[in-house]
Amino acid sequence: MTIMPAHSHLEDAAADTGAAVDIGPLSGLIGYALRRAQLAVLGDLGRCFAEQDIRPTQFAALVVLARNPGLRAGQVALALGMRRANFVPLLDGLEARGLAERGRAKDDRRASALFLTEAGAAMLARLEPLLAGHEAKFAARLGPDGRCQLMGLLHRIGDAAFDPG
Amino acid sequence: MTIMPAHSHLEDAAADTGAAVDIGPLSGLIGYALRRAQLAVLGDLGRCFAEQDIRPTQFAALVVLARNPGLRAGQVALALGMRRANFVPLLDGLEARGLAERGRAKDDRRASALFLTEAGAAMLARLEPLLAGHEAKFAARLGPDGRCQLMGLLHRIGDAAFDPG
DNA sequence: TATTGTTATACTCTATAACTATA
DNA sequence: TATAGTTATAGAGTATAACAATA
Repeated sequence: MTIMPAHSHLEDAAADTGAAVDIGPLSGLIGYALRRAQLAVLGDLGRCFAEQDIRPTQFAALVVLARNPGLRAGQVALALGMRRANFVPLLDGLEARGLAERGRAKDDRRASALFLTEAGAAMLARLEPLLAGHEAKFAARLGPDGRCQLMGLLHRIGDAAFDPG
Repeated sequence: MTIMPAHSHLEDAAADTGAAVDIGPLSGLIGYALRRAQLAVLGDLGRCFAEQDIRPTQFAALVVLARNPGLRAGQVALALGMRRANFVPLLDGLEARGLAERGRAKDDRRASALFLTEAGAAMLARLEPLLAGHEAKFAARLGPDGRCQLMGLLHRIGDAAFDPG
């Protein structure tokens, strides 16, 4: 893979006005392709959830709370791949809208015990068809086999532990 | 795909202290897998380029300038998928370090003509082996066939046009 | 009037350090 | 002393609006 242009002489440079831009080796990089794909998918999910005023990360937090009632805030943050400090305003927003609530753990009075409210569960129920539509959109582009292959390949990449502290 | 937990009764909630967190349907979502993979790859590229104090986006700009000498700023920004306004500080940083330079187009005195300096070309030459090492790391996890499959699948997702304006 | 580069600004996401109250 | 949640803050990334020079 060569990065430098075929003609390195700046004197014969053309403004390339109107012509397509040559991105060179970028198009062959895994990270570049990942970035483009992730922008497309995350942007679409954001638009699908916009009618409920829910961001993808908020949705992920609601799902984790639904599946793990009473979980500590730090555990949720870890599961979402974010710092404990950055989870605070996210949870503040969910609690202010009555979608989640903060309790206190019985055995450890420092720790919190987070729960989804009924409104939060209802929100998840409204998000479910929106999520299904979003997912189906991209599954259709990939085909059943393609989607399965992609998930396996992405897991091989992403399963390299990343510890946000 | 069901989002709600099997047991919705908050009364029998367990703190799950120590146990693995159940992320439910998130693990099956294309967007979630993409996010994890992209964090792993982009983070690794950032660490590989850290010794040269170059960020992935700066690298991409250098590559585009190398392959398209004399290109306008707005064209570079478009190729990088960012707004013209946000490209200004990025280019400022490259110019301040002597890696790129701003010229003026001959035919249109509003437009700029951007060039890589010799120092910029030397920087790209130093980055090339770092990039190769990074790319090989993930290619090894995927295998030749896996890497080829992944690139094709990611292009099928990311080729949905996104216009940053 | 429209466009190029630019400035200013704001909002999100992310990262670090330090505080509090518990343990 | 160590930990959980929190606060404050700073840095990137990204968004819009508007301005001066030029077309």
